Amino acid sequence: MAPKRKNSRFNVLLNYKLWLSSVSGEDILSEETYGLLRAILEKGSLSAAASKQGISYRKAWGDLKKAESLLGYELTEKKRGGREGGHSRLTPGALKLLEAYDALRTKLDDAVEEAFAGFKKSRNAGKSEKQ
Amino acid sequence: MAPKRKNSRFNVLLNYKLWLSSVSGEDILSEETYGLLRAILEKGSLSAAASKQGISYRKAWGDLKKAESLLGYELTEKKRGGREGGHSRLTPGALKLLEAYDALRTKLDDAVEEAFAGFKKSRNAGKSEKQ
DNA sequence: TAACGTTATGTTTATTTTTACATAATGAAT
DNA sequence: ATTCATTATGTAAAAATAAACATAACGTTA
Repeated sequence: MAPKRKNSRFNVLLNYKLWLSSVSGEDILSEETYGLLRAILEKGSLSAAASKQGISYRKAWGDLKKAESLLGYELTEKKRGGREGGHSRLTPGALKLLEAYDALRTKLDDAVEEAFAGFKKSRNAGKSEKQ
Repeated sequence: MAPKRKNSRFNVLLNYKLWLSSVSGEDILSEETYGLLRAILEKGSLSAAASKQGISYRKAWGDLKKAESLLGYELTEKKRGGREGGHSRLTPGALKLLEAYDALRTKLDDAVEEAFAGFKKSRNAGKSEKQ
């Protein structure tokens, strides 16, 4: 393979995860559930969203139910039966939540990027030292 | 434990976790391993650090070994035998890593706090609506 | 040299999390 | 009335993760 000029010292990535929890410590909205809601928005059904996210319907349903129960309001309007079998659509509350979460992510992305630049710098400072 | 921030209006906390990974996606340094290193620094031994963190020695040892292997350098200088049975001490590289990680956390804490203020505001904006 | 507390590591057991399976209810369209 | 794809939910099986257990090596000190 052609030599890459990427700082070979730094094939290290900084990752972060955000989530909302109740005061008692239970997860309300994780990165995964956020993704599930986005998938529901796109697909219009929980089952399609679950398979898009690569998780079982059973888990998706449980995660969603838990989030709704802890938040105290519905995230989806569910319908059973009919031509298409049914559907799941996001409620206005869910849309608002996604929007707020997105804004959070955008701000944090910037902050992480900036902080990581400083991190790399400080790590490189010790580059010539023996460890 | 990841820092939490309480939203008194909604009884919701914002949590975040940082971790370093390799480009191939493997975890190098998680919040937990960071805590383990801190505990080693404080206690001077891996076994004491493990019990302080409430995890088994076996797991602590495995986590540490994995981090070292992925980073490509030793995080601890280990010693077996002797009066105290042995010890584990952080290498200069590990100390530098902790320092850099701390700086990262400090910056991110600020950013999260600021972003969460915006989040609360945007959530509160829709408070009176039916959901 | 015997003892002690630690690192080191393989193996087994337990716990937790996720998936798989099963089965019912729904309601529009055929 | 039957079909169909979905929601809904309980339960069993499987997979992933962590703890427990079992040894061994080590080196200082009594």
